[in-house]
Amino acid sequence: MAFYITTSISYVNGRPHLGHAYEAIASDIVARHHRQRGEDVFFLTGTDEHGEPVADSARANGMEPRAWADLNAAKFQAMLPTLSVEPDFFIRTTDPEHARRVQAVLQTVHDNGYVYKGTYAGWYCPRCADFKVENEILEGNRCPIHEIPLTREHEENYFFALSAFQERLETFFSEHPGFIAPARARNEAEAFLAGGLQDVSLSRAKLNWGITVPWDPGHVFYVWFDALLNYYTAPGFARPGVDLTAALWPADVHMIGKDILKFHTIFWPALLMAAGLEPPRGVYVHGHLAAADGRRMSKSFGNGIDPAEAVDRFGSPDPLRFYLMRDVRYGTDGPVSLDALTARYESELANDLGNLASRTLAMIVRYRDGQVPPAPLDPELVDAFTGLPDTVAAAIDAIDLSGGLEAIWQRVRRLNRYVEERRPWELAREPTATGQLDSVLASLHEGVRALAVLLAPYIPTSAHTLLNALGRPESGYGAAAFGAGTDGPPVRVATIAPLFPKAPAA
RNA sequence: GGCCCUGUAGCUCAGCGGUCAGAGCACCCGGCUCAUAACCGGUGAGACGCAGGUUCGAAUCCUGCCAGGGCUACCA
Repeated sequence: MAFYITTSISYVNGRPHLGHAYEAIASDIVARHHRQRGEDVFFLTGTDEHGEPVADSARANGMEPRAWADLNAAKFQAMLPTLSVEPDFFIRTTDPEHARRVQAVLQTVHDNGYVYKGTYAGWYCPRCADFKVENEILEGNRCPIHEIPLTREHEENYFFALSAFQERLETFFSEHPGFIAPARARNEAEAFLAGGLQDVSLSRAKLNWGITVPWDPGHVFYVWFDALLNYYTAPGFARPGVDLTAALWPADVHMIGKDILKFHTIFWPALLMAAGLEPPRGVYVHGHLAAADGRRMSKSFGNGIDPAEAVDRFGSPDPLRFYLMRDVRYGTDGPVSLDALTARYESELANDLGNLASRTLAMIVRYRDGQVPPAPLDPELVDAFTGLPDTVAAAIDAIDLSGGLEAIWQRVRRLNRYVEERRPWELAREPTATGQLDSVLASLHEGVRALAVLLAPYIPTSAHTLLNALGRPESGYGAAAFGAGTDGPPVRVATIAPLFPKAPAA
């Protein structure tokens, strides 16, 4: 069974910031979870490289657009492994294969009668050589950058007949209530749709940094159409000599930020319909991370926290991955800071989970010489863990990544409480309690192991270290069941350095 | 201008018509010693933004106001 998930592609107009990392991490977690379930996962990310802002910033940096795009795309691509984000393909919209396929799809849209030539009228700044959007214009129709008067200019343009899809989109929305999540985002899209659709400009004539319109080479496609189509073009050329399109389309999940909701929930399905293609199955909208100063993080504010700093501080991306999914409820906005990350790290990763692992391994070594006793599992823990893998899977299916983590953490706490309740150190002193101690240690080992399997998508490096130390490295979803680890030959554990050491190097 | 979201313990948030309003963190007290001075238990703590209204009953619905944030088709 195929599972195709995408991030939005990053605009190479600047450097990567935590917002990009956030979406990449969330998508990676979902992808890893589905791989655990044995699905044939294809996880796509990449960069969006055409359009005026890129051409402008290239010029400002004294570079050609392509060289500038190469430079920045490399930064985005280089960030992924530092976050343990492992996509199956990294698409660049400057890939020739992408351009070819964009032309083919849009030619079909054209041939199907959804493209017409019209006139785009807007306020134009001769100094910027650029049209300005209505809401960025200063009082008196002046340029927001140069503060000089704008002129009303007209440009011959191709238009996409978006308005022709009003009813089809309404029908699609009502027949696919799960298409947009969470509900808040769906409401917004529906409200927008209800407001009535207008046709949108499909091409630009004044710009050449883009994909050439095949039926009129004097134009390039407007960058958003080029960009959206990445989701569809990538499966066609991600594997040389193999076309995965039939196997992967329609995509299961597009992970996006709320800022680009309309492009993905209105433009995108309409465009696909116009080309005779199926719309994606789901668009999942996450919130924006706010900086510690309360403002939102954004390229244009330049106040983004460098993800590399957060990774370096702890020597692994796991704490950052955990923190982002744990501290901000997925799907809502929330503030993030290095201080809050540190607090979560110490109280939950070090004190709760890391210490639970340490004490479990230490007791097995100390009381049973490292051998996990083949004893019956404690019914109380069996009970506490019943249904947990299903609960976590349901949460992740609903892209409630925080909810999945919360369900797991309730059991982390349960296990720490279990240690106190059973007091293994007392059982160890009583010669008659050998069987009880065996059962407690085996149950603890099994509980920690099951949790490590469930945590693997969130904190892959730490989870695998832990599973290895426990002597049961299997990480498929079947191994997530409490009791699944008691099959097979006796197991020996290894002691390890603290998983999440306190006082990390600053 | 229009539309939308948020405002609940010191902090971050859950609850969204009906047991004394909840969790985590922080604080304080107690317990324990297997463990990364970690863990476990407990106490305290809140006019649920303000003012009206609906209801047998509202943090939960309605109206207005205040404060913060967002969207309004081409910036993530």
